Amino acid sequence: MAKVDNISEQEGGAIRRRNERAILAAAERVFARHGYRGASLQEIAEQAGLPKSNVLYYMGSKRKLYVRLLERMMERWNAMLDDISPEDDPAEVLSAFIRSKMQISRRHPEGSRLFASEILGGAPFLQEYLSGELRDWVQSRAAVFREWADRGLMDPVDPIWLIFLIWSSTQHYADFEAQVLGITGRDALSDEDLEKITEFLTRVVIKGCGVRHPAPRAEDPATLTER
Amino acid sequence: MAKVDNISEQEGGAIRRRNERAILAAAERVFARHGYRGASLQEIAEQAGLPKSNVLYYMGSKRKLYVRLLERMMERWNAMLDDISPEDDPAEVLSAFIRSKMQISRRHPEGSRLFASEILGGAPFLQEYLSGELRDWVQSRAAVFREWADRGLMDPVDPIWLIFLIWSSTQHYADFEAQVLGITGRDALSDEDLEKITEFLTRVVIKGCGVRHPAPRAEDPATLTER
DNA sequence: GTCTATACAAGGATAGAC
DNA sequence: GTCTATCCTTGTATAGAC
Repeated sequence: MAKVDNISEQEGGAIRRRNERAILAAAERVFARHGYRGASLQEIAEQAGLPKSNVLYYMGSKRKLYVRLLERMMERWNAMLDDISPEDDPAEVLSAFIRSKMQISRRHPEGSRLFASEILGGAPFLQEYLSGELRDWVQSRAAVFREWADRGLMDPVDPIWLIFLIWSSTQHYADFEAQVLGITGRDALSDEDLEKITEFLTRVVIKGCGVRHPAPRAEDPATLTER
Repeated sequence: MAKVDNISEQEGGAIRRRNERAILAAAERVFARHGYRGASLQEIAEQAGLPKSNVLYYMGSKRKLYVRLLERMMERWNAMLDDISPEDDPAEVLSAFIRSKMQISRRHPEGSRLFASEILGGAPFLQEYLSGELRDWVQSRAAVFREWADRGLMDPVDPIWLIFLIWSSTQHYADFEAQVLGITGRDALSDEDLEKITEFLTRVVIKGCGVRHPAPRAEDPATLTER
């Protein structure tokens, strides 16, 4: 089983890794643009600079390739889903939440559109993820938001609708990029634009939900030294 | 040229209108779900209860059918785009704006998803509409919002980002319906849910943008009689 | 006016040459 | 390990039977 004619053998050779990366990048673009059915292996292969059958050789099938891309996007997503507790400062948490969502949209617009396309089509591949893992995540954050509201740190808004508000308003700049650019008349949004938008959304959400700073607690040394 | 064997002859017979309606309804669903390329005339025909070639017979081509659906959605859209002036009450205008957007999402979810799919794919058919007609519309509303800010009726937020915020957060319930249902664990959102969401979004936007009621003007009789 | 039959390209996937 | 040739299905579109 040992093959000595290939130096970097871990997880397939270096050429394999390079080709796989090229295929994944191209496939993300094409799937994002045309959806699962509308995307063709032909186009993916062309954009990856490989013959059509190599895509299948490396990825097995169109379906496997698509699922792999979805999973990769979910991982990026999860990497930013830090835990929060009722002890945290609501304004800081919401601000960080909005900022990280904007950064994902900025860094992975095709991934965001791929996900959007999947949901738009009724989420045939992601249904159990949505009603399982993601639902649990949302419910746990919602519980924290509710406790903040109970403690008077923010208005008693429904946390679920708040989370959807943040998701939709941030993803919009990746998913509806074509519309944003058409209406603003630009080639692309600059980093400064995105900073401005982030500040705008943060401001509206925090002010709109009546978020207040928590009173510093005497029993918390960290809070005391900071002031 | 006169044909007397058909009673309701205006714009084609009654059967024709019925078939066209069935095709348009089916096509909207299928295009919304799979995108332009991913949609097949086969599936559209099946859902319309007609043989495949009748779809082409009535609509000419896949492309024409798609364009016709987009135009129909733009018309529904335009029907709700009432004019506003700097004299209007900002809170009322924003509230009505959010409400009408939510109603379109509610009444035409497939149309909303069709539009979303078109934008997601880079808006190949709608580019000039976005950077022309729609851009002008947005700029004119933005001017009104700016004047409100200048007159101290709301915070000086960028009107363009505000419009995108309203669009994205309302459309989300049509476009990402699969996600919303998965996370909330329901079959469908009720009218009461949508009323709650509308109130929530209105509240956050108005409060978040610091919208204030305009001072009643002495020279305006209508305002005086109302108080 | 409406549907069946068919043309012809493009799709995903596999077998086998290199 | 990589690419060419090929199979079979499905797609859009049209011609012609009913």
